[in-house]
Amino acid sequence: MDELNEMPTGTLHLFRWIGWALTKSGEDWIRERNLSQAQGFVLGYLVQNPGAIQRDIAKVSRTTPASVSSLLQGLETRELIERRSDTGNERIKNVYATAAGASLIDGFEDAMNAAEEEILAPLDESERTTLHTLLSKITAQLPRPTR
Amino acid sequence: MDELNEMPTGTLHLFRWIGWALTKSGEDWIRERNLSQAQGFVLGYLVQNPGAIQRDIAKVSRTTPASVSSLLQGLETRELIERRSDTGNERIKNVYATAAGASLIDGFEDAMNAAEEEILAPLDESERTTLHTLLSKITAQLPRPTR
DNA sequence: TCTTGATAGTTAGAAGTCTAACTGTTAGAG
DNA sequence: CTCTAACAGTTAGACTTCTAACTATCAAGA
Repeated sequence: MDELNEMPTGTLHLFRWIGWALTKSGEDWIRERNLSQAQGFVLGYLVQNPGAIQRDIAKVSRTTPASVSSLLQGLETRELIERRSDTGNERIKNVYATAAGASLIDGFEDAMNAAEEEILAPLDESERTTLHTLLSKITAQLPRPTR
Repeated sequence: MDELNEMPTGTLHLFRWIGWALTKSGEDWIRERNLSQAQGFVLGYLVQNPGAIQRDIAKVSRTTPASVSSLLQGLETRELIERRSDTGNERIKNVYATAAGASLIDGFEDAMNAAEEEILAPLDESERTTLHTLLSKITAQLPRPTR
């Protein structure tokens, strides 16, 4: 549910359209595992950044420490993550995905790659190259996604 | 919060990246009006489809009638929408955006168009044409977004 | 008429997420 | 050493959203 609705005609609309198809795949994949988008994101982040602290998680997921606290509470009771203080610093908690947590989202990347192949199917090799070049030119000017 | 995280390199990743920038604009715009994504979507849909019934709203927003019922309840207490039975059929309720509801999301399209111009800025006219052609070719094979 | 099935929508309860206010810890200045 | 401010995280309460079970209405046939 990303934006309001209209007839897709302009380039912007085409982007939204394709983006919709992409994220729908990811959404469904995550939902099947009984995770919210936010939970899936954080779990993925933790697999790639073991021991991250909650304040940083809040930053990359564009939310508040309070929300992260609640979110982790949910993941913790399901034993998908664990929190402990590695450093001597008592007020810092390092968060880790458990084996169960990591394996739950294992395969997401593969699923998304499969979705890509399906979406790009109508284009031949040279068209794909052109597309990639144009998109790179755009993203070069864009802020990097922080989440 | 649309998907997990990785280094954007493939074409798919560039799409997600651009999509991220796009939806972030829309998201922020909607959030400033104290609406959730879902609420913003439904309100927009109602402006364009006055008198829609809840079952249809559920369909286009890919959710359940129960969720729509709750969602509309929230919008109704804020007097952004209203429900009444136009037809003689008592079990069908037609939903309308109020003037306040319509004006709340008025301007969304303009805001998104402004975002488009900014995002496409790095491309010249002929590059934009090429991009548009390629994207059209892709979307021709894609299911239309139902929300 | 009366029953049955399908349809439209609501309610209850659980879980997620947000804001605001809070506790506890650390680092530095004096 | 102690006070204070900044920091990391939690809690409380409101709201949203989900699933499952429910009510109410309509249509159609026996």
